[in-house]
Amino acid sequence: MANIRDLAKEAGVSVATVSRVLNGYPYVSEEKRKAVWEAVEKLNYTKNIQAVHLAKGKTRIVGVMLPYIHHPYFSAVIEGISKEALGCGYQLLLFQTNYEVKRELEALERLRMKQMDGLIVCSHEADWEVFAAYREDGPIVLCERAVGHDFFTVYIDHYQAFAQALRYLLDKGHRRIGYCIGRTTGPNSQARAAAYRDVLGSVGVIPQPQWIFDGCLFLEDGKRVIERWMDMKERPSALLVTSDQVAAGIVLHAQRVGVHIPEELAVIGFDNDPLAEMLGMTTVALPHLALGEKAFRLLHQWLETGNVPRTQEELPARLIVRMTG
Amino acid sequence: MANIRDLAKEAGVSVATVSRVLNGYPYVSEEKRKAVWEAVEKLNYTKNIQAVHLAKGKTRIVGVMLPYIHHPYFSAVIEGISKEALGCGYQLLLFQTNYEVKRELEALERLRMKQMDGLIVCSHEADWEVFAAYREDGPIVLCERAVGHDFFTVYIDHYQAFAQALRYLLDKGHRRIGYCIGRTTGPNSQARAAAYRDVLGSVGVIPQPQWIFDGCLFLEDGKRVIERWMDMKERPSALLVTSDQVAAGIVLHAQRVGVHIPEELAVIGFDNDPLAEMLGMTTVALPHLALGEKAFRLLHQWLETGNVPRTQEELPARLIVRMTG
DNA sequence: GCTTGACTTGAAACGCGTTTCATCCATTAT
DNA sequence: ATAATGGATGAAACGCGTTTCAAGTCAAGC
Repeated sequence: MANIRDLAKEAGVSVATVSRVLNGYPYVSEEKRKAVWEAVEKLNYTKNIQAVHLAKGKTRIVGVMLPYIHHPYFSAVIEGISKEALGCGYQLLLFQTNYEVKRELEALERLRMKQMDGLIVCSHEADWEVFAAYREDGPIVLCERAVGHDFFTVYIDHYQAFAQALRYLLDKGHRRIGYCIGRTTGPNSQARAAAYRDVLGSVGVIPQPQWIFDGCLFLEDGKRVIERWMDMKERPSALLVTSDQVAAGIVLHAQRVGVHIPEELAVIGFDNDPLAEMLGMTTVALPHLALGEKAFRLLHQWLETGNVPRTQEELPARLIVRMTG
Repeated sequence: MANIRDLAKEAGVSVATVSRVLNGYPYVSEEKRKAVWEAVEKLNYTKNIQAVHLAKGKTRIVGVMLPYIHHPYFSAVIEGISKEALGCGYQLLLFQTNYEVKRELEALERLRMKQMDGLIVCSHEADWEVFAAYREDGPIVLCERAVGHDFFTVYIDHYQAFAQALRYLLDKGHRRIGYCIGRTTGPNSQARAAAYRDVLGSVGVIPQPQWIFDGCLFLEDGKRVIERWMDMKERPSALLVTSDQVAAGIVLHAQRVGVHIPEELAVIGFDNDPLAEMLGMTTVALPHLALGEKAFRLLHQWLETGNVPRTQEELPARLIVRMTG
């Protein structure tokens, strides 16, 4: 495969001139410009992008770290990132971690190695300290709140979102309130746990540990929740469900087994997935797409200008009352 | 940032020796090995991966071309690809095309530029000839059938899948059968259209063009379908819906507006999404995850060995009869 | 006529790890 | 004792585009 030196020889110019032509720089005579393009044609030349990356020290690639892809939450976030990246001519390199610290470290190492210009962390497992250690190696934007660390972040205010829904349930008279969550670690989960404690505590209700359903990620997990719920001696009268997929699973399975929603069990989902609307589910709308978009925009601005105005941006959530809670 | 030459100086050895140590090659004395690692430590050295890519002419990156990410079908396929890639130490570079030919060309150009070692095309818009023109530039694996082209492909036999469902409906006595599809172009869609023509033709039923619902991709599109269906003078008695999401939308909205499924309208979805099970939907199970996995494995084998045994692999679909059709 | 500035152009260095090839030493085999 | 062999090591070339710097040309300005 021809390289830029072959081109130079063919066109009878220097490599510098070839580079100028290829990159559309001024100060090249029309005839040489033409000669170069003809050589490109003749030798069927294409740039080796790796050489460009090496020479420029930039790649216009950003890494995206996330646990899974096939999940409505994360695929919405990537979609948002991707949409923006496309518009700016950036490419996305995926780092699926399955929430394994080892894999998260791999992604960070890649940042060090200059494989990409920056990294967006959609969700993580490792301690923030680990991420902080790579701060010098390239811009990192987080999609989760990192209290006590001055990372650049865009995040959904899950405390507020959770608190909002909880207060709504309290106002409706619920006192036995549980919740379903994907995992218990992670800042988002902790924020929700804090809201749960705080809000229930404020009215003197003691949270019941067995009313917290862990590992709720997908639709089918909703079925499990209903089954466990039915087995309980003391059942919660309302559930906050941190994913509409799971909430939908709950609502649909409840229907099947004859559990009345919301009379026997009120359900409030999160996300405002189209499914929530379709099922008439009360839900807290979370701006996932916007989260991805903003995360990318922040990173982009950082990359282009070297600094950014604000380091944290909080995206609001809003309760949409429909019929299940 | 230190480079390999700095390391060599620091450790008092040649760059070749440094490279040997860094890559774990034999024939380096223990003392020099130690000296190099100490220099690595001292200078806080990390490889520049771009330089490695350039020098090796390989990247261990594969590109994934797909129209959208936030869609159950595609996110399942990437998940499959990602899972396998992770195991083999490959990375994924995303090319979201929105089905724009321009973007597809960009991805192909990147392959030419050696940004990645190979490309997996999940779905496309451009003519196969366009892809064929890049055959010399790197391995391309397709996830759609490409009749008349000897690409390396793994695909779901949509003709058979569609035909299977249609015959089932015919057996149940349906004669007014329509279908909902994401888009009408593309090999998958054409295969389905052919099956539709052939199977209905075989029993002398004339397909009605207005019973083909285009642009059905997401849950909410199901609502539109029901609305249009209700407006029809002559209504189909059964619908094949090429996505369980849309089928679910149809079933759920039908429920809301009092259309009886399957009495008034039989619905057969595709994918066997968890949602289908949850809703008791008859559906044709499509192995999306396996498709992604196999596509990657094929590409991987190609990359590692330089040739592959079979160029096409057809994945079967199977009808799962539940309650909606 | 001479300076100045705009325009052209190319040699060479640079970014950085990999790999080949030649060299040199110390053993073994003959 | 000598040749052959295995091990260790470095110089230099290689992959390839970008960028800097010096130099040369030519027309406008004084």
